[in-house]
Amino acid sequence: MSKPQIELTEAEWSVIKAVWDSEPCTAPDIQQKLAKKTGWTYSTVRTLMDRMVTKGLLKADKQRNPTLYRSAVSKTQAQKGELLYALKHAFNGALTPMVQCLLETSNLSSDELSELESLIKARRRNAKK
Amino acid sequence: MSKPQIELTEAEWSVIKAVWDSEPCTAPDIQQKLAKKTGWTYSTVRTLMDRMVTKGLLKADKQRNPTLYRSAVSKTQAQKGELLYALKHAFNGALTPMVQCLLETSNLSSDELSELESLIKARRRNAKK
DNA sequence: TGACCGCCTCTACAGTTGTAGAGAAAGTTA
DNA sequence: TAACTTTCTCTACAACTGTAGAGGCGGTCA
Repeated sequence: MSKPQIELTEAEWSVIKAVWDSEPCTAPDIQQKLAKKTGWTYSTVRTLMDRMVTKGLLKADKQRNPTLYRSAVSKTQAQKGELLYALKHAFNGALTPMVQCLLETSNLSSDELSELESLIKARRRNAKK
Repeated sequence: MSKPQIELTEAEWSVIKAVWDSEPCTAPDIQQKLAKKTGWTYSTVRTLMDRMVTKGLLKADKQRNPTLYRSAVSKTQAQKGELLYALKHAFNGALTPMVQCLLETSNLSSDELSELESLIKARRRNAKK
């Protein structure tokens, strides 16, 4: 059972990535980790995190002090959400054009192309079975 | 020279897709096309379109009445934008994991997998040259 | 026990997004 | 040209996002 549709804003992505990296964690932890990149104050981070709890993206244990946070959605779930969003809106759900665009957009080396080919092969094996 | 970073909201995607399908077009045109799906009134559509003009997503010729709209960004540009957004936020810019997730998320038939392989081959040829 | 520090809660506020009504203007038709 | 229809402009408003300050509470260290 996966959440119907996970969508994260830009700021939320920053936060949840930091959380995944070190859960369980506290708001001050995250604030510190992000300070360099974002310059956010404690208040900002805390507000974001609490809103994310409301949305079901994080869980908080307020019993303890410092409040302990952990993610409520897995990285994979969130990634899928983002991908499905793009797929649905930009490509009307058509996967092949999406991959095509991806290939054109990025400058993949020959090696990377080979890697993709292996992925496809692996996929085929899995599906067969 | 492409616009730095194109990002569209959900509503904007609906509008611009309709515009691409029938440019140049008028706001009433688009309203009608979207009515079924969205239930939006003329006002709503018009507001969206004018905001999109401000953002440089559409162009409007107000000389004429009905105002004529056309897209200011190509489908490809917009698709790239969406893809890059996902790539950057959800996958930290790493393409291979993104494709991997894509393969896992979607249920591709064997034929579709073959199609992807051809795409990669084609890509390799192009890159070589 | 007073001063300090870290963390908390609450409140705020501007900008963006989704959504639309009211009333004016322009074009059409009899 | 009066009446009607279509389109336009302006204004509004609630929800969500990004961002943060002010001031309170609970330990700790002298």
